[in-house]
Amino acid sequence: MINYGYACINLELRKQKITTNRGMIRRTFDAKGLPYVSEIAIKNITDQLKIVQWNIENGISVYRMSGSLFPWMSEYEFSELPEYDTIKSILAETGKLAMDNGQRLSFHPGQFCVLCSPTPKTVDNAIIELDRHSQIMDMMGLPISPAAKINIHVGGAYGDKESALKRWCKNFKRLEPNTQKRLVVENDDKASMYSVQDLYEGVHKVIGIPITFDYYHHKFCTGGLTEEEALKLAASTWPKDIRPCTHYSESRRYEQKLMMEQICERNDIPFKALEETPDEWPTLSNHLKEFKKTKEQAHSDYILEKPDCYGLDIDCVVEAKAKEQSIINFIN
DNA sequence: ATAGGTCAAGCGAGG
DNA sequence: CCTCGCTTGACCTAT
Repeated sequence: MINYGYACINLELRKQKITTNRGMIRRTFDAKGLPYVSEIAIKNITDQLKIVQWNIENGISVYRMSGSLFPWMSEYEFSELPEYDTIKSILAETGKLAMDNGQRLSFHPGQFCVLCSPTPKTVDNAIIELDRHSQIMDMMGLPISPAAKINIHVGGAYGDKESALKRWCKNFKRLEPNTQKRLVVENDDKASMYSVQDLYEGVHKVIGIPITFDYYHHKFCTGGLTEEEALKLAASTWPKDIRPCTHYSESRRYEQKLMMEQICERNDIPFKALEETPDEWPTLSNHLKEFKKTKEQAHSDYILEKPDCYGLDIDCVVEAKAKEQSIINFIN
């Protein structure tokens, strides 16, 4: 059985200006300082509470929180914010509401969190950033386990995956204890990067943390395993009492191609003819141009299929541009 | 009010 | 060298 979820943005609520991504550029941060950060953060976490409520009301139990709740959060301690008490109380209320209603909340910090970077400063930044994410979860009273996961990628290979993995595991020890207990690692979408197999050998066996299986990434980096094998290997790394978490998305190119084919069919244009003389159909040729620019790894707006859980009980964050709209019609 | 230029951080792929 | 894609476009200024 699969519990479906989505990431960060709720399109329905965004129409009402409910969003958790408010931020500021460096210049504004320098000019206005922590009082303004505090103000923005309170707006973000207040809206996050509304999203959690919406999820409960709409039968969605898996949600990835935005990593942009607190602008520039690596630059200060939360306790320095002028409205720290208010912040703590909103977060605690959100966490309690989530826990009372069987919600699973997680984070997916940015691509800048590279624990294996050869640049010491980059590693320092990654550690602060990850610890901050964990501290937010602490303020929310979320589990100190991968039930409240903080998910990242290894982040770099540098032409030598083995030593990068060693650095990653070594630097892992520098994280705060609660961060270590929540951190999980995800397979990559490039053949040169880290497959589930790589992560199993190089991370799970060494430091014991679980692997998030990303279905779509696996297609680009199988490590010699089938989807079923990779999912089951990843699932085996989770504690027995915690549902393995997965990510699912589909190809934007496939979706674009499908759309072009449908337009072609409706207008009696052979698809081949479009490719040969696109200028005859300006609208379609724009679609074709967009299609050609799209990378293989880009995500679709919606998903057309459901992931196969091969009989396992798992949670699955659907990464589609249409967010909650992409899953709302087939939960349960 | 909206459009357009701009904006912290890392990495790898493709042009 | 540049741009894109990835966790998630949003901020700010000029018009």
